[in-house]
Amino acid sequence: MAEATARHTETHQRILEAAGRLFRQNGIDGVGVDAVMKAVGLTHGGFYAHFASKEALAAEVAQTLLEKAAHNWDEISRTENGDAALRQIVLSYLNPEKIASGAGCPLTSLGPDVARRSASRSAIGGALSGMLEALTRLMPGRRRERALASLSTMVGAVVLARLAEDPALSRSFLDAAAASVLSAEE
Amino acid sequence: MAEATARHTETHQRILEAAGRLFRQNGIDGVGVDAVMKAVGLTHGGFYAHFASKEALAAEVAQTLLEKAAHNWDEISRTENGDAALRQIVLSYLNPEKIASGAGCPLTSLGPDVARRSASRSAIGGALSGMLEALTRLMPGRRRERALASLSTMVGAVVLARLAEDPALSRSFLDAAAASVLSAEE
DNA sequence: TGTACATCAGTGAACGCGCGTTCACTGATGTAC
DNA sequence: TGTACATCAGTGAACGCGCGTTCACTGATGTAC
Repeated sequence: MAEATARHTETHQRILEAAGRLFRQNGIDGVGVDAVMKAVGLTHGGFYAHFASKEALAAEVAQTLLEKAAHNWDEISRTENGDAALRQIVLSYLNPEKIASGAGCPLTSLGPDVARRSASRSAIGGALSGMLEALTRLMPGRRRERALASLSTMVGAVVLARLAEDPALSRSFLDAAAASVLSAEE
Repeated sequence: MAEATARHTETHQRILEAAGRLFRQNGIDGVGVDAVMKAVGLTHGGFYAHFASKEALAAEVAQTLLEKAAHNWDEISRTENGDAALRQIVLSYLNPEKIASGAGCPLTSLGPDVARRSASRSAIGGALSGMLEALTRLMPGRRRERALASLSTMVGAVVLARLAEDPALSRSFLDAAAASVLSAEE
């Protein structure tokens, strides 16, 4: 059973990863259970051995992705010195290639979607707080208000960068956001 | 025909308004043509006398809503004096009741959705530029970079306010964003 | 070491349902004479 | 002013399709003796 469980867990993870990629690219409603399982190399029937429903998958995907981000920020905020850590977080978050690849922060690709799904919304609460704590630690004077505003700026910039058809305008949003968040290191 | 056309146009507008409300509340994929027409008090079959497809409706809704916002900002930026105008725009944008009612800026409720639909994305280009121009006019030194960052902050704050389950945290995002955008009036 | 059995991840056909779209039709409104 | 006709917004049944979910089954893996 140890082997069986290990395999089950591994498939569960692969489903989460595939769904994380596809959901961010095409939206939760834009991807069927069928497509997720096909991406994993399995048939759709087996899905329900791993998740109770598509809603449950969406919630777990949102939670997993955001917790990974929170954990990442937390690590960076502890290992690097303050200014370098903030720089690294902000520039990685606003990296144009990362955004184009669909690997960016789920808040920017799934935010409104997750906000409408109560299960998903509840699931990300802890990770959202974690991201804010890590950010606060890096702000001048550790001011939480600045962390709230900075996260807002970063999330909004990525949303807007994806909306702008003109690549130059798209870049402008990202550059302006990075400058805004990083500039006020008094 | 004058009468008939007038009626046709009026129904068209009512469909746009109903869809604008419903799409922002439940997402574009979360609302069927059936539900939109029912909200208008008509049956779904008549929809195609007004729009070529649901995609076309989505694009026109996004465009109309955003153009309304752009026009509104433009007017405010011309009639009020600079600081008062910016205050009015920002506080209205970040107003908690407005956001909860689903009447908020479509960028925050439909952003990622619109970004994935090329017709919708193209349709909002002009209005997005218009909003940026109005904002730039109100920024200290008319710095466009500040307008880009400010719009990012406002959009992100509303997205995050909707994601936060805790009402206090939700308010914190809005307050911090308002303070951030309005503070730097050098 | 080998055989019989149990477990369980994954298969694939089937289901009901809701969606976007089509279309023949209705009935109210406006026009022509 | 009244009658016959044309126009066209809206109706509602019907369609095909894809989706989320279920379920009886398969076949590979691990265990018991």
